[in-house]
Amino acid sequence: MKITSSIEYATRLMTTLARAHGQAPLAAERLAASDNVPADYVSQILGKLRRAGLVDSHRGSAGGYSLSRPPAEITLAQVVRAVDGDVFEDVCERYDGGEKDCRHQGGCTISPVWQRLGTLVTSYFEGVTLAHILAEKPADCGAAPAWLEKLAQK
Amino acid sequence: MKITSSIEYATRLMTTLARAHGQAPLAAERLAASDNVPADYVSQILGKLRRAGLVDSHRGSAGGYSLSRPPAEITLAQVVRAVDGDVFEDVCERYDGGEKDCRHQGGCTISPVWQRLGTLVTSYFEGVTLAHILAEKPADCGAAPAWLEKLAQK
DNA sequence: CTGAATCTTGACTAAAAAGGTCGGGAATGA
DNA sequence: TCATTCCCGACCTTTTTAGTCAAGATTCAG
Repeated sequence: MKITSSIEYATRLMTTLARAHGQAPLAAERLAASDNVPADYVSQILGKLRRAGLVDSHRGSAGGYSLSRPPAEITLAQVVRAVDGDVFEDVCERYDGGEKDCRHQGGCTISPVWQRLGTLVTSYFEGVTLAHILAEKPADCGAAPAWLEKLAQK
Repeated sequence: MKITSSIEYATRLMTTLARAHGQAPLAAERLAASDNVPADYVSQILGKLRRAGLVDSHRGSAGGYSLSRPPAEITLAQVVRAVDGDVFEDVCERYDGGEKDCRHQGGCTISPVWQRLGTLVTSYFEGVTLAHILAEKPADCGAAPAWLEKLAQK
């Protein structure tokens, strides 16, 4: 079980946009550099975020992306759903052989266990907003290299 | 985010073995049929479970697999680790560019969020034992087809 | 009105992981 | 000694993830 790159990237982008909330929109290229997301990938992710209504976009010379609402009103769950479709996939659905043949030993005593986990994870994501992430005490998982820091300020 | 087939399968197998705890060992082929796990895949999974010390195996005519200890002493976390290596992969590690360049905006306010989730999920898995699964009230996620039920009793 | 900046979209590809198969060999017990 | 069963690693296929690219549509400044 893990966090996919798309989710990680989307979260970085949204966090950066949250930090710039109320200011001028940020261009995709700029975001790519500051968040270290592959340049051609960033627009794909931002596209999903836009279609989900989490960000607004503006074209033209001073265009770019900005949050569609305050950081406190955007949850991680919304971000995850925007890029990955679902926070937690129901296992039973996967083994549905046309007539719900999930085969958890007939009387299925396993699926409640997965379902509870799904609820747990989902409600965790629901409870974290961008505002929370901004307020987070920075953890040290390594300083960014200086050259990148510079690029981001360009 | 989702439960992989291996984990699902391993959990089914362990649950069946838990149900048969104290009785004669069950052959892989039998387990495959009763739990609806691909026959040639089941031994691969059982092998991992054995190497992790969760099940014992016996060769020969009346051989098969059995739990290495009571169902109450085996957690889902152990099962998951046996087949997948880790319950929750740390995101920061993935972006470690030689010197921990995870790039969560320099002062990394995101990784604590993932870490908390990891802790949440892991401790959930730690808290569920096979005994709990056996005691679970069966959920209806579809009856097993009759032909399969028969095959299982063969 | 023109052109540079920027987003928009969808198709494409490469790499990795998941999921599954196969076959030859080694132990065990009847 | 032979049928049964585990053991193990190599192999394959499909799906997902991650990333690239190019042609087109908007917008705004000058």
